[in-house]
Amino acid sequence: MAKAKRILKWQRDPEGMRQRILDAAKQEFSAHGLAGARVDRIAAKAGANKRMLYYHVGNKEDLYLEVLEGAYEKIRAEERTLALEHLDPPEAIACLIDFTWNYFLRNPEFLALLNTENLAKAKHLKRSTKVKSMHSPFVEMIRTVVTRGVARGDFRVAVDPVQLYISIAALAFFYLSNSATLSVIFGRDLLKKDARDERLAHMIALVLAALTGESTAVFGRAKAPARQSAEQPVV
Amino acid sequence: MAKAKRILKWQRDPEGMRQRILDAAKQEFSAHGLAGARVDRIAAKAGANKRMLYYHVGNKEDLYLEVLEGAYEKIRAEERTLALEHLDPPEAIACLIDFTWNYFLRNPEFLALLNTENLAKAKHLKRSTKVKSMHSPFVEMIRTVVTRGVARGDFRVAVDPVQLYISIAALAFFYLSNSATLSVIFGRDLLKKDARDERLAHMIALVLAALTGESTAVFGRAKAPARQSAEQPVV
DNA sequence: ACAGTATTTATCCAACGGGTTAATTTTCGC
DNA sequence: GCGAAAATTAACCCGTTGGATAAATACTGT
Repeated sequence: MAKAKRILKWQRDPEGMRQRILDAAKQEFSAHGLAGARVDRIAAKAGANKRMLYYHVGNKEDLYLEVLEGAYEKIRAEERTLALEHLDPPEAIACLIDFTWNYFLRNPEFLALLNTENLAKAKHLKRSTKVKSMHSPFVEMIRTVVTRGVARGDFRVAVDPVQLYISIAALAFFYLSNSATLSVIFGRDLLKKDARDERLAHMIALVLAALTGESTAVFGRAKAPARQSAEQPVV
Repeated sequence: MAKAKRILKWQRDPEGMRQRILDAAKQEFSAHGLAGARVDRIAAKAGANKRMLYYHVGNKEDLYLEVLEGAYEKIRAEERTLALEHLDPPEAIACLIDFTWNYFLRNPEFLALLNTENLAKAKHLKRSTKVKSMHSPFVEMIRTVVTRGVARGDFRVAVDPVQLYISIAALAFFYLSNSATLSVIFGRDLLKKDARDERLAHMIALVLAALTGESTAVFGRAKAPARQSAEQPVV
């Protein structure tokens, strides 16, 4: 009785389905923003029916908030894996910059989601107790590293850890988030390998030069590939 | 025959109307993004009929591109008014940062529009020969200032002007564009006067410390109000 | 094997939103 | 004054979209 009916109609997999929906939603929201996202496209991408979104998560805004929360959870989790205690303070800062840069590079949807949420004036984030309780470990990491660096004489000055945290994020975020327009303005591809390497080196050099007061020593420690051209600027 | 009819129907004002439409569109697009913007709202805000948008400018995307081009024109025009030639190099850099910061602060729609355009992967900008021909004078300004600063001994190192330009924009842009989410994350208002002053001081100190190698001298020149509290971090 | 529940599918719909059509009013050249 | 062109209005069109309903199908414990 090989009825063409018995060919595997569908299986149940609530958790899998939920995850596929959230993944699809993340793609959609980061590609088109909140208003530009289409519920039908999310369903299609998740290999599901539109009704499933409402069944498993809720309406469009619920879906969006869940995606946003997930994005914060993910970066916070990765941030926590960074161990800087046993590094020299300058190395630790370089490591932090390197991580931030590469995280943003690997997770462009995160940048887009943050921009979308800021367009909404953080309306959804404000309602999320979940995200508000997820503090980045970086501020405290920076605080201890800077204290240690000043004590050891590596750094000349005390820095407000919050300001430095924001500045490091800023240097990486802006470049990557705005790479499309900047590439048009400057008439060259800012995302190609060479340009990316150059940017990472610049960011590390800039911040370490400001902190240590030395510009040469910095480069021996930077994780970015050393530039060999004699003409290349240092910062 | 005092018919209530004769009470001033409407006057013609094509240019005025066009401008009101573009202003309204700028507000709408920067507040809601391209997909979130509503043509009817733009019309209403412009005190016009929806048909007028199509008559005077074109469809939604045409309208959006015109707004974007206008925004670039405006910042480029203001940038050109900045005269740095007769300033000491460190002062010149501080001045540049100060301008950038205050321009972004005064023109939040510009930030939002850039984010919107980057969400669209600069699709519209690529088609705009107008914007592509509008180069920022800042890159060349930075180049000459840095050259001069290195020659005079003010600066220790050569910096790639493009990287520095991007970094300065980044430090200001990210803070302001993301102030909504950052304010939630940090649990305090990043846009209040004190916070803004602190940020400007930090940005100037960071960049000048990296360039000059001195952190104390920097502050005498920064345009931001001097901090008096002994505990305050320097960078 | 069967009842009950969890999960999924197939349609439907009312509101919305960009865009258009056609009529109306003002202005301007002559 | 007058007719044509420019500017403006009101009303409509129709595909899209978020969301809802109800029926079908798979799994679970008993």
